[in-house]
Amino acid sequence: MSEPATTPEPRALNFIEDIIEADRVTEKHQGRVLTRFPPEPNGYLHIGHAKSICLNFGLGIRYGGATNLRFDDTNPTKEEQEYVDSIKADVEWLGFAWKAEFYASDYFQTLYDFAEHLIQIGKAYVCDLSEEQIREYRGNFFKPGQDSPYRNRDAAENLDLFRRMRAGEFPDGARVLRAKIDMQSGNMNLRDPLMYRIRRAHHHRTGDAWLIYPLYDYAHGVSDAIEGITHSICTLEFEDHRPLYDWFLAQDTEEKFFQRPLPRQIEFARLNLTYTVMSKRRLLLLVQEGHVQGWDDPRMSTISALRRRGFTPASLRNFAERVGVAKRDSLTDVALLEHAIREDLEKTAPRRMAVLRPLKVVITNMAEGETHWLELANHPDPVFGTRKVALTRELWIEAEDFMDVPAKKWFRLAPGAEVRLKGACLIRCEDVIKDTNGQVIELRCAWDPASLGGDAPDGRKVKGTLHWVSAAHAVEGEVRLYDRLFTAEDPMDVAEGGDWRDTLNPHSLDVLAEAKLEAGLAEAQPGERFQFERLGYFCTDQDTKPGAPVFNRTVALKDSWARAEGLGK
RNA sequence: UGGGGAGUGGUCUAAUGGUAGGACAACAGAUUCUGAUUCUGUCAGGUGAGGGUUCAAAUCCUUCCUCCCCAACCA
Repeated sequence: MSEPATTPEPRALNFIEDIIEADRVTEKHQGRVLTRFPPEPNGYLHIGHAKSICLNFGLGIRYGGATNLRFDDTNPTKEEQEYVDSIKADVEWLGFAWKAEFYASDYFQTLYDFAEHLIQIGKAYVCDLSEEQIREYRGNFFKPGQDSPYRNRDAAENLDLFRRMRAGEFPDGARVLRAKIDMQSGNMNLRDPLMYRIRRAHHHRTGDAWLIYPLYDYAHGVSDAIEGITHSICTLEFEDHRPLYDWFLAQDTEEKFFQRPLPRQIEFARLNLTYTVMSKRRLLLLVQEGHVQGWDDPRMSTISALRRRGFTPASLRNFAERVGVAKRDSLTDVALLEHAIREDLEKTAPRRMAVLRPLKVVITNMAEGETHWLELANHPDPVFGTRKVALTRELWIEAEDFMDVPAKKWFRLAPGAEVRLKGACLIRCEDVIKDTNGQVIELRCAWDPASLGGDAPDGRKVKGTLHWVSAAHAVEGEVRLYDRLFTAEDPMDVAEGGDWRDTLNPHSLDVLAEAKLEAGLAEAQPGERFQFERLGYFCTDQDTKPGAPVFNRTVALKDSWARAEGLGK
């Protein structure tokens, strides 16, 4: 686990905390708070899950309680151990420790026993209708359902049939177990919902022990109740499942199956972020259709992608804290996420110099072979120490730091202009070398030796400071710049006949294969984070090889010059 | 023609009958060997609309409008 999450800063309580505090006043749970994070292991977690993780574990921490990690593995055809492993890694990386690791499949026997109990008290029955017939009998929003012809089988027959379902006497799909509630209900979830289906599938944990598997609505609440969860937090779309959640638990008429008080389901609005999509299904399509290179492609909104991109657990936790928790649908500006990571990395990332698009500078009044070793600060905060960087006659600077015909208020390099090389000296541009196409290929500059390591003795000031790398010492590396994956704020909000993939940003990845990096960066380890001076925050990618470093840009620095320029000011 | 939710500056979120506050974004200035950071200031909502109750309404009542979710043997 990375840095563990701690009790958050004081702030106004959200509505879930209000509920918990009210429960504490009435001593409903004797002060106990136990939440759970219940992922289905059928895909990778994304930043929306991160919000839910921070919420659930955060409540446990805040109220001196705990949180269980429970895999909702009731559908063996979709679930895999690979996902279990990645989910655990993600939760740990975010800085949270679960009290216990459970699986819905741990409760298959109890779930089965409770189902028999429901049959015995006349609240569940085996239905022989086909899948299609069940749908027809269910009606729709405007048409009430009609009772299944099998609805009034007696308990003994139901029990016999259910046991034979379990024993494998019927083919897949032949029969289901249904709760007997109300086929007329306006809430479709209450029209005799399915509890069990027959499915001969290999389960990632129970193997071939079971031929029948419970469905979510039945398994989830029961699992919560078995564990003694106090507050069961989920997203808004489960709001009209709540009556069903409560109904199942209320069937423990003799209070033999669950401890009291029963858990309470509370729903909050899921996270949406501008310029991205947030569903496992669409994320999977992005991977399958090759729009990105994998689940952890740094452009993705998965936790593994954000990690690879260079986000820190603390920044994600702070982000989750700031977006808040409420019940209204919202679309959070990705700028808030970017703020959270800049805020963290500004304080923690060592500074380095890297030139992404190199332009050669020759210091004409410096001898060949002349080398000045400079002591550069690793960070504005002196506790980060210093490092040695070489200054020589031939340098690389950022191509965009030179303008042949300078714009208004331009205070970087231009013909005749003087600028500071960060941590080194002042140089003045004396000559501009161009190729036959008129492209600037080299700058001839003169340095002021008296300014070495500081200011010019005559006190003259320069406005511009550039980052630079000694050509003789630079290592070459690959730098991957990422932009938003979609060009639309809400990719789902497409015009009639359009598709969310229409708004994919064709320029979301820009690979700079010949960046010039200061020598020390050759030893950067995967996962190490830096600020490249004046450019942004970067994280060493796992593709890094000895002598061939690869960096991902986590986020650019704020750039008021680029902004002003873009606005034509 | 059903059921369940939600509407507060551009975005997210607070206020629990008593001055509509915070964060992000934006804008301006100061500082700065990162056009970063930091600091200061500004901007901007009368709370979806109408009606009502009240000394007082985002909060209570009422009518209406808009948006989201639900008709998988998915979760």
